[in-house]
Order: sequence, then C-alpha cells, then structure tokens
Amino acid sequence: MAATLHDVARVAGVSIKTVSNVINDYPHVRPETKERVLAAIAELGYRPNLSARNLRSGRTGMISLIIPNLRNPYFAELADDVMNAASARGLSVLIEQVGGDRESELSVLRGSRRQAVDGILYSVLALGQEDAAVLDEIPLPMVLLGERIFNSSRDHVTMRNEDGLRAATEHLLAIGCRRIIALGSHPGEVIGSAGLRLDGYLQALDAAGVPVDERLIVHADRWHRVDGAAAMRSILAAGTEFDGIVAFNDSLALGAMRIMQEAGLRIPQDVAVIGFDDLDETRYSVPTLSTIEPGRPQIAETAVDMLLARIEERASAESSPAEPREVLTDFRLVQRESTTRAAGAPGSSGL
Amino acid sequence: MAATLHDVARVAGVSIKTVSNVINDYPHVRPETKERVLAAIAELGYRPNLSARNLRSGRTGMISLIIPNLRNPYFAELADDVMNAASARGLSVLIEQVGGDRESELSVLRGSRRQAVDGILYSVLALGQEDAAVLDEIPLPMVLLGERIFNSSRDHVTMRNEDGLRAATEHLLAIGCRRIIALGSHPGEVIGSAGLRLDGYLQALDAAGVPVDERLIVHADRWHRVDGAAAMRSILAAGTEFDGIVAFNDSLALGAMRIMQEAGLRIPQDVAVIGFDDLDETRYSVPTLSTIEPGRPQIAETAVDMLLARIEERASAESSPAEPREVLTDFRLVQRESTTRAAGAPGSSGL
DNA sequence: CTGAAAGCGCTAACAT
DNA sequence: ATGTTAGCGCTTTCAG
Repeated sequence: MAATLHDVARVAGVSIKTVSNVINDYPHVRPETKERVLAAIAELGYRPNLSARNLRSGRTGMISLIIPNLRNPYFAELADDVMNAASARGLSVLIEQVGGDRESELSVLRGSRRQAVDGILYSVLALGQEDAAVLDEIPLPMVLLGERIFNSSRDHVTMRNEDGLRAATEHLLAIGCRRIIALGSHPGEVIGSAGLRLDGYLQALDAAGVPVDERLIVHADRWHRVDGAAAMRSILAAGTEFDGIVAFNDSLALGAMRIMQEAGLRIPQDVAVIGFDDLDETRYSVPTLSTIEPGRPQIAETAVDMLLARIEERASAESSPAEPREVLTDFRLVQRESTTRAAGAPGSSGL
Repeated sequence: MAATLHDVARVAGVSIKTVSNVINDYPHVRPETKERVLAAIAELGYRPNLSARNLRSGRTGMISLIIPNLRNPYFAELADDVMNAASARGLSVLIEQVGGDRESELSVLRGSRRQAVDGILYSVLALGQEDAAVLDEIPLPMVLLGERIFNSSRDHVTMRNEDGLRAATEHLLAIGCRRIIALGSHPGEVIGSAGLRLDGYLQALDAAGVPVDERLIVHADRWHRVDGAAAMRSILAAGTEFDGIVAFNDSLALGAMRIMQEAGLRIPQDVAVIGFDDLDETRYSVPTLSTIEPGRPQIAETAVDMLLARIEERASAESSPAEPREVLTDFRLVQRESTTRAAGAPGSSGL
C-alpha cells in the first residue's frame, strides 16, 4: 500500500497538519521541521492521493477538451496548443472525442466524466444556435470555441473568419486572379465558419468590383481532404473556368490541389490557391500552401485563461458571475508557394 | 451545490445504501424501490461524485497515455485508436505529452498525475534499455509500446519492424529496383525502430543477392517530414544514384518525395517509394504512398486489454503477478501509386 | 431487502 | 509553529 500523510507524519515525528503544510508550501513551518518532513517523504516515496485531495478541495486540476477527432490535424494541433497552455497553468487536459452528431455531443457534454473535471473547453461542431440554452444547463464552467454558437451565456473564443477570408480573397485578387473559387460553402448557413467565411469572400469581391459568379461558390459539406478532392473533380468535370481558389480550410485546399495536379494544372501559374488554418502540413505540401494563420495558440491560451477565471470565480462563491466575454483572435496571412507567381508574370488564365 | 447520495435518499425515502445499490446495479433491490430511487435521481439531476468514488474504491477509471507529441500524425492516430479501445472498455484516457528528452520522460513517468490514473500506456521514445530498471520502480500497472525497451518486467506491445521493412524492401526489389535507399537509419542503434528496420532492409537485400552499398543507407536522427526533406537534399547533392527508397516511416517518405519532385524526379517511374505506418495522409499525397500498415488499432486494443488485466490483477491482490507478456502485431503491405509502375514498363533508371 | 455506521486520505478551521 | 479534529461523498461490512 502507498504511504499516506499519517505514515509521513509518524516517520517525521510531527502531525499530519505539519506535513500538509509542507506539501502545500504554507509559510510558518520551521526550516528544520520542514527538512525532517521532506526527508520522511523521500524515504517513504510518498505522493499525495489526488482523489482524496480532490474530494476535499472540490477541484481536480483537470479540464476536458471536447473535440471531434484527433485525426483531424486541425484539432490535433489545437489539442497540443491547449495542453501546453494548460500545463503552464498547472492543469491537466482530458481529451474527449465526440462523434460529430448532435446526440453524441450532447451526451458527452452531460456525460459521466463531468464530475471529474473542473471545467470544459468545448469546440462546438454539431450543436447550433438553437442549442444555446442546453449549454446553460451544464453545471460546470465552460468556454466555447468555434463559430457555431453566439450569444450564449458562456465565454466564447473565436477567430476572425470574415476578415481572414476577406484578406485571403484580396490576396488572390492582388496577384491577378479574377475567377476565384470559394471552396467549402454550406448553402443556407449564416453563422458557422462556412457562412462567415463565404461572407468574407463576397465582401472582397464586392470591394474590388468583381462580379460574383454562383458557379464559383462550391459546396462541401465536410472539410476533409477527400472532400476537397471530390469537389475539385466535379468542378473540372463541369468545365468551369477559374484561376484561383480560396479554400475554407487547408485540408480542402490540399485535396483540391492533388486533383488539379493530376489534371495537369500548375499551381500557382495556372491556379493560385490559399487555405485557412495554417496546419503544420502546409509548410511541406507540394507546392507549399499559402494560408490564414488564425491565431490558434492565442485561442488556446485565451480559452484556458478564461476557463480558469470561471473556475476560480465559482470557487470563491462570489456574488453574481461576470458577464460572458467574447474574444476574437488576431489572424495573419502567410504567403507560400501556392500564391507566389514570378514577378512580372501574371496568371496565365488571361482573364 | 450538486446533489449527493443523501439528498437522493431523502427524496426517495430510503437509505443511502439503497441508493448506492441502485446506482451500482446490485441485485436484491425491489423493483418499486428502484423505481422510486431512479425518479429521485432524475428529479435532482444527481451524478455520483467521482472523486469520492475514486477515493473509496481506489480506482479512477482513467489511464494515461504517454506520447511525445500529438502534432506528429502517427501519435495522433495512435491516441485516437487508444481512446476508442479505452472507451469501449469504460475507461477515459489522459494524454500526457513528453518533451522527447530523457529527463522529461522520467519526470512524467514519476510525475504528479500518477495518482490520478489506474495505469499507464507508455510509448517509449527517449528512454532506452539501460532504463528498464527505472520502469520497475513505478508503482503502477504499465504497458510499454514501441521498440526501445525489451525484457523489462512490463508487458510490451510492439510491431514487426524487421519483417515489415523486409517486406517493403522485397516489394521494391520485385518491381525492379536495385539501388534502394534505406532512409532513416540511426548509426550504431541495434534495438529501437531504426536498428530493427535497417535489419529488415539488409535481410531483404541479402536474400535477393543485391550487394549493400553504404552510401544508400541514409541517416536521419528524427523522423519528421522536414528530416526526410533535408536528407533527400544531401542525397541529391552527393549525386548518389538510386531508383527506390524504403523510408523508415511515412513522414520521412513524404518529405523526401517533395524534394525529389522539386528536382524533377518522377515517382514511381524514376524512383519508387515506400514508407511505414500507414498514416491517413498516405492516401492523399501526390502520389499516394505505398506503406506498411503496422497494425495500430490492434496495438491499441491489445495494449488496453493488457493494462486492464494488470489493473484487475492488482485489485484482486492475488498471489504473484503473471509473467510479463510480449505481443507482436500483424502488419500488411499496402501498395499505392508510389510503387505502382505501369505493367511492362520497368524503372527508367536502367540499372 | 434495507439501514446504520465506519472510514478511504486529505484540507482547513480551530485550538494550543 | 504545530496539533486536533471534522468532514468531503462514496462504498461496504455488518445488522437487522
């Protein structure tokens, strides 16, 4: 059996309170006593029992991160960022994957592990605005990530979807593209990443006086590589002319690039491509992919900080909780090969 | 404050023992009593406090998975597989990332979260055979993954490194390659993935009577995409001739392919390439990458099962623990475009 | 079939 | 500066 506080106290010849004081770095412990306690701890290989500590203190030092799937590089990178931010603040992260359907998200939110964490970082995917009320019922501090739900009573960290996509589109316009495909739209969606990003695209065209061609707005329900590839196949089959692509995320862009290359299109000479997310992979694809870096580390840090603040607010049982906050992170356009045309050599599409 | 057992008992008009019986699905509860208790639980929105349960039962229902980094797709996919296996068995997974250096691995192993989990799945990276003894000191059930440590007192799940790489090399030989680069060696390493995989390569050449050329054994300390790219740059700079590459993992292969394509080499016509790991990405690269599928889901399931067995063995406090087991998973060669040459058209290198 | 009560290991208020 | 002690919410003998 593992050593307990009492064992340490006995070996050190003090009371458990003193041992507890030493462990928790309380002041008012005579150096020599501390010494003796530390020696006893080392001798016994004592480690505090976290279950007991949690039970007593009402805190676990763990937060859960609810995401769709780690195989999706965006979420793997987000998870890494969150774990780094959390561990810098002394927290552990319990990652919970959800199936992507509404039921599974709800059941995880309400789920059994709830009692094992101090708070939840929830990257909303399947729920929508109409579920905002459901979130209020979860009796745990929570911070929302993503763009599916606004105006709930929860803190929310999100990226500048419209601005980012507008900048991406402007970048393509600036290097000479005129027939730019928007890849990844969700017809009818207004809020949500797809709706917001489409808006940014339209704003950019509008500002440049370039007419909108509905055939250039390409639908893609899911945003994985395979979806980008499939979409590009139908675009080519339809014979639509285009000289640039703003993909609503990097995976779509990478999938589309693969199909274009098979079809003999040169990137960026024939078609310039830009994505969104700044996945690690965009630095290594052929060609390397220009993209919008949406401030993911900042999202992670901000979200963890906000959650921690909520947890502490709750612990100190103060009057009324602070108003929900909404934070938008800074984005940055990263230009790589897929949009870098040789100087003085405009796109070859001749439009 | 959240409802407790006592609250439920009061509302249902029974004792806490009865409530506990209902929750834990014990027999011997009269149906109508059970009904009443269930109603009270629903009414109060009662959820058992896991810290208390853990404290009492000595189990947490969590295992930790220690891996280097989620941004590495191999480990992201492994983590996904492990989480699926664990959740099918009612366990949660706490992912802990380690820096990759020896000290950081040791400190996580001994680390503070130790008391919060029932067991550890440890994907060994920085420790080596000489640390086998250290592992015995960790007073927690543990299963090792990977090929850095053999013959410790711990259960161990590993893949068929030699056989897999031998099969990969034989595949290249079969399609006509004669000057095959082995990419990713660690000079001097005997056990460890690099040592074992190099062995498989040498075995295949030997069996085919193809002489070993030291210049074709290319070193790469780390196995990320960028390392594969860097290695390929020096190979090209050195002017070494080659017509095939067996990379010791997929990332190396993908990195090398990028550089070859920039240099105008065609894959598979000029150079055939095969990797190892079967990352999701290999299905979408240009060209798609042939690879060895090392049985990762099987690794995950087996490892979780073994760990669970150890946890239960410990709980039942039986005589002596079972002998450590060593499991090798089945691999499979997956042929994709990077090694598929048109029938009747052998490699163009002319060797 | 159900109730009473002990105690898991820890923290923190209170006492000295 | 250190000791005493009462629970945190649950599981689990042991009685009824």
